[in-house]
Amino acid sequence: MPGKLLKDSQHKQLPTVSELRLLQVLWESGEATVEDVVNAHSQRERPNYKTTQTLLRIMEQKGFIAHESRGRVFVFKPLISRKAIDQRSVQALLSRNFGGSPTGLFLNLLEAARVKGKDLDELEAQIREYRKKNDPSGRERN
Amino acid sequence: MPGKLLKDSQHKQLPTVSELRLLQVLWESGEATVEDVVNAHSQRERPNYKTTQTLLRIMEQKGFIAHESRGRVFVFKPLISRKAIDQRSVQALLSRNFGGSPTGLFLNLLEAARVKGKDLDELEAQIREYRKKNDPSGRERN
DNA sequence: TTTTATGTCTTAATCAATTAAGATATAAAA
DNA sequence: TTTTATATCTTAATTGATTAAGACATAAAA
Repeated sequence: MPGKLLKDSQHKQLPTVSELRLLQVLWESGEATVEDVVNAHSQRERPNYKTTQTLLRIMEQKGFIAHESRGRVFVFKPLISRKAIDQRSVQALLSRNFGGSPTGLFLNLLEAARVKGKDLDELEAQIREYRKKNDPSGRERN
Repeated sequence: MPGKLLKDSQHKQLPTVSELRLLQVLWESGEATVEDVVNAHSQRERPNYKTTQTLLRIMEQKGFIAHESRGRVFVFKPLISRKAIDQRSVQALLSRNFGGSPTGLFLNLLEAARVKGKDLDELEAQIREYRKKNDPSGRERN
């Protein structure tokens, strides 16, 4: 069946929870073998080797990562950045729960995380920073 | 098998995407029959009656909603508020993608939603408002 | 009272996520 | 070169989400 390359991947997919756990490892180390990925976990939550192998294969099918052979082992690298995933995740939540309204999500974020004191200051600082970069026309020096 | 009430429900679960669609209807109308729920959708995305029935039953098992018989139909009501679900969702995203850091999520929110101009002003206003309510010790009149 | 339209109840097929065992291949050790 | 430890490949069981058909019950209509 030539021509059936099933490149259905890049289709806006989000990693599952277990996939995300493994992706974190790849983002931090840049590249890793199955063993590396397993050992990057604490004893308490170390995943099974075979299970990890399967998950990595699936993630490769989905286009999240790629591998190359080195000796007899596979070395895996992320193809998608943490930032890209984070933004996709935020947008998914935005449209599912808040009808796309960022302010709605924002208010819930303040309350859900019980943001206080220093963190509030930091948030305001971030807005000012962001405003400078992305919206220099706004009222800057208030 | 007495005593086996399987009240495993309230266990911090999040509604799935399709469940959330139906929950929206119940939140808006307060209560609704299967037919009401189906008809609350636009022609384009109207779900199947039987499918909706099944979903409502599952949602009841999960403790999201309850029903009472009225004549020969069931009338469903939400048991959980939109706000509670929104906050659970935000917290889930927070811990999965941002290690619990609200500022990390916040920055991605600004960028993912391309917040600009008036929305930025509104965000800042919301912070001031929130600060008054929850953290009156902070620097209020800057 | 009989018919019927419409509701609920039972069942199940399909698909993706998750987990992991067993078969097989091979680089490294003896 | 033979052995063996370990890696990948193949397969599949389990679970939950999603969708919906068919069986059965019953309020309302005729």
